[in-house]
Amino acid sequence: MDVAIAGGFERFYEVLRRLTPRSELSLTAASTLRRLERSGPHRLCELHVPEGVSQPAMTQLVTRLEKEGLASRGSDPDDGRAVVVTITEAGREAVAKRREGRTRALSALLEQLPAEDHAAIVAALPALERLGELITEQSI
Amino acid sequence: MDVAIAGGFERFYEVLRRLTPRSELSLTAASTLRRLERSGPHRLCELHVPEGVSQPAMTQLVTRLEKEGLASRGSDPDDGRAVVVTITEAGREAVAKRREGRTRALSALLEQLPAEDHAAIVAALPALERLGELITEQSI
DNA sequence: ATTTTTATATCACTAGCTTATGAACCGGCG
DNA sequence: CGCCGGTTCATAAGCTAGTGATATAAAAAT
Repeated sequence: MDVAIAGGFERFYEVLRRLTPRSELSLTAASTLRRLERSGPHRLCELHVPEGVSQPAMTQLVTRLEKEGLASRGSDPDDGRAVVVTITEAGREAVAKRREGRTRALSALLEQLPAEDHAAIVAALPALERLGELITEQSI
Repeated sequence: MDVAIAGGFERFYEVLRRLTPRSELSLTAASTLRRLERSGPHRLCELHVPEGVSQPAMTQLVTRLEKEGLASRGSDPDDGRAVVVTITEAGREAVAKRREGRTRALSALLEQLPAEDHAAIVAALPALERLGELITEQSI
């Protein structure tokens, strides 16, 4: 049974990939910004593991985000080594804009879907959300 | 409403990204192999548009796949320009292996989910599948 | 006071994409 | 037939975002 789910998810993953505007933000950049938006400022070392990239990659990503004004580096008064990354207002806007683009594309598709399919997807959303929480906890 | 769906999908997309073993195959490579497995040999020009990459990128990808023995280049007897790409047995195995890895990871998560969530996801699968078909048609 | 560990940055390198361009092949038309 | 515009694929050069190895500096441990 789980094989069927995995297969379905696989197809679906491609759908989402296609649905995502190939805009400015890379996958990791977008994901990191969303994390910063969702759960506030983080130290660099708290970001690279859950985002699934190496520490140097996160350093570089933060540098890019900072250069583009989407995030800012701060320091922890209690730990001179730490770098605390915070999302900026422009960063929030970028996330919102990206979400809008995806929503628009998705809406156009959902319209063409039978009402019962639409309903089935809506019904599954909370479950998908909880699935998301599960995986987020475990990989931190 | 669609905003909620898009938001849920966004989270879900990250889940899938995390669930995918960062193994040998790139996203496009895996997606292309699956397409070749699903709907048989294709010309190069029939691949790069639906996969959302430039034609040179597809040429390079096919070269890599060929070098790794996962796909093979053939020619169309009726059109000397065309290159016909076919998945090899090794390619099918690579796809299967990747799917297994994802299934294992997903199963471990699904186990921890309440039964009704599990059921809701299963119930939404056909709808997700049709959504996938929709987008595949439209971007060809 | 050393030593070890932790947090971040830097370096050199690679994969996989892009645009621009080139080369081979097709179909049609004088 | 022979040329010509349009396809199809390949090549070249350059960019982005990743990697592992390693350096540096602060904190923690001995």
